[in-house]
Amino acid sequence: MARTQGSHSGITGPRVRDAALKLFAQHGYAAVSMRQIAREVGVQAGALYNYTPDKQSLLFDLMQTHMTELLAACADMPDGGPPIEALENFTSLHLRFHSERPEEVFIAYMELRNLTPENFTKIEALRRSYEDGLETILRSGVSSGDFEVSDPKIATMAVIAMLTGVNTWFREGGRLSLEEVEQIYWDMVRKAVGA
Amino acid sequence: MARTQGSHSGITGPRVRDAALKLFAQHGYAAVSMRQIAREVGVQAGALYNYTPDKQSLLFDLMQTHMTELLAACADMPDGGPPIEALENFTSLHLRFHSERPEEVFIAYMELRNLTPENFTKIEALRRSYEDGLETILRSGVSSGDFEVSDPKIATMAVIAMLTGVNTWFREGGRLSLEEVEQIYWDMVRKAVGA
DNA sequence: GTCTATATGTCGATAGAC
DNA sequence: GTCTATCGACATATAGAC
Repeated sequence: MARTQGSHSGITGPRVRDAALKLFAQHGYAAVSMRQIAREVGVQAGALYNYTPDKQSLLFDLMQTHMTELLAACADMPDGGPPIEALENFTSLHLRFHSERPEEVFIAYMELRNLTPENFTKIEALRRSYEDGLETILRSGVSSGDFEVSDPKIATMAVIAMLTGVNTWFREGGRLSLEEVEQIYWDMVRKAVGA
Repeated sequence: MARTQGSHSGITGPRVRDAALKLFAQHGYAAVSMRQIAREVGVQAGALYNYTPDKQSLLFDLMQTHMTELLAACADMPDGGPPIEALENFTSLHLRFHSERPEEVFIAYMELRNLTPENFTKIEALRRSYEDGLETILRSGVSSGDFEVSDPKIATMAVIAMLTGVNTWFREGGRLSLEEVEQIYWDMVRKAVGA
């Protein structure tokens, strides 16, 4: 099957996405130019516009894909078990999912203000949906008497902030394995909610 | 005392600082131009260079001042008491200090990568010093048998992340007062470290 | 101390050849 | 699909008049 020389449809697209992911995470959306992204991919700047209508869409797609995959992973969790198991599953999922995608996570938290208002609203809704998942677990644990939480909404924010903070220091091959980190954090989360 | 018309030494300087603080926090360092800062202050762009050698120094000064004031506030804390009191003092100080300075806190966490390597090293050292303060408290509590913490360094990062996360949602005049928030977080911190 | 004007360079995005 | 070339706007920082 002959191909037009220089044609890389289906391969250059993902490379543009990967380059944007890497560079946005490293230097920040506003500090990265389309020319930098093109250089990373190995094409000229003009060629990028075959794969994205503009720079903003590049950012939005990265964030939307990330949040959608996170919510899909949540939906795959077993449910129906006792609240303490649901909370342990949530903790484990959050730590694993986030540690596997440090660049996506970094962008999702740091570049919210560089989204257009319309795009911000969409991403914010996805994030809120994720938080609601944890809040539901905490409320069910309070109802069943398994948890001692005075304010489930605050506890939700506190637990997510604590878990997401792992990304600021955790590196594979460091002092602790991910499994050890999971154990330590689950211990703190469990105690913090009085379980 | 006659003054040269247009001379505002001692007043324009702080206004430049305040404008940079506000705009960097709102849009991000890389996205803010010197012209925007000048417009906010009410002068032309060229006049800014009477108060700062360049844009980078504006950012560095904001972060350095913030971290230095944080460490000074820590140094003013009473010490010598039992670990649980030291931890409660730390929690209270962190929440109050950070809630009073949302813009400085935001910049200190978001703009680290926009510092030159030399400036980054200096700010990083100040941040590390702050973390060491909490770690020392946790270790002393473990030694005295007041805390149950398997890894003081991880617990330090977890507590700071949890507390700093308050800034992402807390607004004065909202559902909860700062005092209520302090109470809820102290309860979670206390339980998380097994005190 | 602030102004206007400018040097020098980069930006996002597009047009048209191949 | 990628290239070169370019438009118009904007960036940081400086020079020199007042």
